[in-house]
Amino acid sequence: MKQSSGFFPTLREAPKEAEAKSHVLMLRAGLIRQLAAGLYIYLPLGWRALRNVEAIVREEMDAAGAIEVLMPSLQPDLLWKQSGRWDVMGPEMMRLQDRNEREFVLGPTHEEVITSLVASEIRSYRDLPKNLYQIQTKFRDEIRPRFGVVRAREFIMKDGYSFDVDDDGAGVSYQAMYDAYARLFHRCGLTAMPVEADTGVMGGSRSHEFMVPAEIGESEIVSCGACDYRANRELTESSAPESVSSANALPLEEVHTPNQRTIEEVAAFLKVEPASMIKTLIFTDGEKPFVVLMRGDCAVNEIKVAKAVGKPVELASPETIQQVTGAPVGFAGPVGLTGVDVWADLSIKSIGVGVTGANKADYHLKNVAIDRDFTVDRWADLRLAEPGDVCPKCGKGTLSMTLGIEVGHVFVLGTKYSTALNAVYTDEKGERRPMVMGCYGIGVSRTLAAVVEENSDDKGIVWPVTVAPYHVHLLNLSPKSEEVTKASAELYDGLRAAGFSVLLDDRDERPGVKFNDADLLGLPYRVIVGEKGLKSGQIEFVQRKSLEKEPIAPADVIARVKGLYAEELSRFTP
RNA sequence: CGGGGUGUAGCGCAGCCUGGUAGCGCAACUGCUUUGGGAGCAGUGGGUCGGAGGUUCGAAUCCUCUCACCCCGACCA
Repeated sequence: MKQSSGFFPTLREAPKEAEAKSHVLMLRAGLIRQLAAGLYIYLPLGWRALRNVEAIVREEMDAAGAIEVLMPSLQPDLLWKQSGRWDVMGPEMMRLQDRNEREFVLGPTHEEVITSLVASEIRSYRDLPKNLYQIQTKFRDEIRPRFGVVRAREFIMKDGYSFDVDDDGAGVSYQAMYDAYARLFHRCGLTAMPVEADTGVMGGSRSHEFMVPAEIGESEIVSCGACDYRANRELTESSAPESVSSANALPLEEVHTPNQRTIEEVAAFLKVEPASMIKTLIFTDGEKPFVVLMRGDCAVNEIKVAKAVGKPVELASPETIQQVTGAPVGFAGPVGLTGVDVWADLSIKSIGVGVTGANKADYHLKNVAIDRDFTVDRWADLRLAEPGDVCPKCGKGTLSMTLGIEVGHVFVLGTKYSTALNAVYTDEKGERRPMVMGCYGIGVSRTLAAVVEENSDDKGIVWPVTVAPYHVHLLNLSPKSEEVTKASAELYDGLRAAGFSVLLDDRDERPGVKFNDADLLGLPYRVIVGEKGLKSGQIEFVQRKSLEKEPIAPADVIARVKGLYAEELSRFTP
């Protein structure tokens, strides 16, 4: 492709709306342009790179036995009402009506559609297992679109769904996808690490997220320094601390704590450690409020709470808190609370005798003893893991935390959707049973952003050969010179005949402009044809990675590119 | 949804406080020179100052409303 006749707009300065490295580079290099918040146009370079990612995904999915289909983005309300998610999904799901006021959804995902398809087409164990996938546009009205294509409202996703006869079969399907994901992210030039992940309130037994470490990552990954434990912080377990006896507690004492509301304020005011305070949080599960007790120096993991309760939960409003505790926010405590369930984190057992709110404005209680002064209805691990915690798996190492971009998620779903949408089969004995499902997602457009995020330097993108929109950037430094143009054309044809995609910079621009644009675009191999060198039969070859220039004879260019390409490709192929 | 910020030429910005009819750099266009790391000189074109309403003789500037985009938060009592 000739740069002069294509559509390759570059930006000299970074647009002010972009902050993330990948966002800035994708805008500047002319991969994308923003249409509105969370909506992006893919320009030719971005679209080519995106299609390369898609091709890798397809190859690996097909190789793993998955079958490609394409489902509509627009979906009827009925399926969502059947699965129960019409009500669960909330405003994140884009809803609209047709001219007859029938309700539709712009699909945020496709479990409902695929399950109804399979339900109507597959009836026998003989037809199972099946693994179907698609690469398609998804819509989610994100609470806050961010970082360009990393969190968009319309984005491209590979979503796959497996249907098996039983849990064992689902495990096999799951593992095949897990392995395919590891291969395919590696091929994209990403260090994507699988991390144990939350299966959500919906249930499901196994789940891993594939995370690319990045500054702008929105997920917190916890990993052990001593063993191979890696997990999303959301689901990292906390081991129970040792219990401390409260047998010798002094009598309960009310203390005046005017305007001291937070743990820090009260701890400082009463000169006690936050670790000896009982933090009292009022949650609601949508129907009724309940209480969660947490040691003052620890944070509550809301996901763990939701799992323990079995429903989505949120912190209660100040009004509800007033109702439950009889006091304004900041003075809640478990002593004397009635009519609500009291959950307590295991860490509470290590307090023994503590300090907590008195359920009365501007008062706290000292010498609070567990069992003597209040009772706990249920104990559970509800604590948010912190860096420095002891590893819950090996018990030896300590945990550290990094941020990651979630590029893929594999999931054993179980029978939730097959039951709701009647995807059942008849087994060998003639019994009807629900299929056991798995689902497997890849944020394809986000993966592209992750590739840029991970592969760049201060001058621009440094594409891995597998995803690069073109293999070779051929710079004709003197388009007005017949010899240079002729030599460039020959190289262009030769490289293409050898199977490489080539971007030919034939623009009437100064060399400096071309060099800077080439650095920005970041194509792996650069061939520079200039007037001076050509006179002595020499041109120049540059690898984008190193930016080191090597003189080369035109006749040797193809062999050089071939050699490097083969070498590099082998590095990206597991 | 809450808080903060920004909207002025294609891009990046100044002007706003203290009202007087819009400017800088880059880009674009023309000419000449230049041609291996974002050229020089000379010239040209381009702006509903996000939108609506108001105050005023007069509004980019002050006031009200509104829209868009960005950032932080939407979990700790």
